[in-house]
Amino acid sequence: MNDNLSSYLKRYIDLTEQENERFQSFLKKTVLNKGDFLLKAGRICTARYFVVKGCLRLYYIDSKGNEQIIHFGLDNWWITEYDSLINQKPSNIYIQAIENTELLTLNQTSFEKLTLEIPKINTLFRIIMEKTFIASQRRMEYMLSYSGKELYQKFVSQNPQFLQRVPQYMIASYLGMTPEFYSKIRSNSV
Amino acid sequence: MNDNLSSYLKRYIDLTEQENERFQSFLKKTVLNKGDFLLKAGRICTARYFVVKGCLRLYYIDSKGNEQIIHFGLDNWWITEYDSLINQKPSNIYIQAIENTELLTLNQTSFEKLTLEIPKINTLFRIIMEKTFIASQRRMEYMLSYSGKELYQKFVSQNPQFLQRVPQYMIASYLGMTPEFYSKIRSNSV
DNA sequence: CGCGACGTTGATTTGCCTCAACGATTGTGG
DNA sequence: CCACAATCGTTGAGGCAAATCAACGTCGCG
Repeated sequence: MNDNLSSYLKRYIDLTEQENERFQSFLKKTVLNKGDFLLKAGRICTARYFVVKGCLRLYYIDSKGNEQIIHFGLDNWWITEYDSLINQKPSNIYIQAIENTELLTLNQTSFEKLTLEIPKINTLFRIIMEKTFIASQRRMEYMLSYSGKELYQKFVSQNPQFLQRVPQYMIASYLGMTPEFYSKIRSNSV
Repeated sequence: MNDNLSSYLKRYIDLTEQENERFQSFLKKTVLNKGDFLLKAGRICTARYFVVKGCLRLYYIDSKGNEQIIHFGLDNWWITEYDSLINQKPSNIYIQAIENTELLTLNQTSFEKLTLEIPKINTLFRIIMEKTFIASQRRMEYMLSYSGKELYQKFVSQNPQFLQRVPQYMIASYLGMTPEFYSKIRSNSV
């Protein structure tokens, strides 16, 4: 039983003690070292992951060969690649640990059993999905509306914890700019 | 009973005839004229909408005063503004009919009753949410990876039906460019 | 008819990229 | 423990994609 997860769940649905235990009995603890991959392009994603502790990046390689970071996964977030998971098709996405990371894995067959057994779990994952979507839509609005410098300033003020944990070139990629330009923004030369 | 909706539902969940009828009894038919608003910034979004026939645009006004189109809603799509609906907060989004449009409205209190009564409905909306998210993530990848001209070409080949129905300046906005630049791409002068 | 909405075209500007060179730091094998 | 490479960040010069601004053409409609 993981307490982080239990209190996470409480925020969204009411589970009895038995249901909570039953839920968590389907989860498998996974440990990744910095640099390890949870998913590589070409593979089919088979699970949803709850990050207990650590940090992941979700990225793809675009047609020009650049790594584009879409998303970070930190402590107490669920992360997965939905297009591959839902449609059972090869991923174009990589998910990689950028710190030593501890995860709980809920694979798709367990997920399906679980939602039949405890229908409330559907509600949980609907809510997670909604929150994920809202965040993604807000990010899109930011990218469309703000200059590089504005994006940087907003990111820094809203996510100070990242700066300590994530190398600059990854933040640059997440913000949709080159590391060089990111550096120039930081040094105020732009 | 709406047949478009019935066959839409069949694609995602198994409902008995009674459940289908019960579901649809919660829906309210709404008709909008071209130009009418389903939601305006500052209001709280209270429902999910199924577009039976017509076309909507979902957009916001950015800090420079430009309309930025995030999404179109066409026949047989669900549309809503999740951030406002889920978090019950004032929307920064407008949803407007760009053709005369016929909708089915599922308001949030009905939605909540419905999911209690027929838990499978949670699955339905989880799936809709997943599909919406996947589309949004793919769009983000496109915007980050491709030039204006490439975006235009992909859009045209994947959505030829839009060109007949939607004015150019809206497509330009959806693709994240100015109408002037869009026009230059079309005339091949860029 | 005349006005407003929409689209086009050209001149100019600009935000960001590319490329290249060069520090600083980390880690690794001899 | 040092040498060396790899990784990461910085800085500058030059270039390009797309925005801005402005003028003008066209169409549909009150």
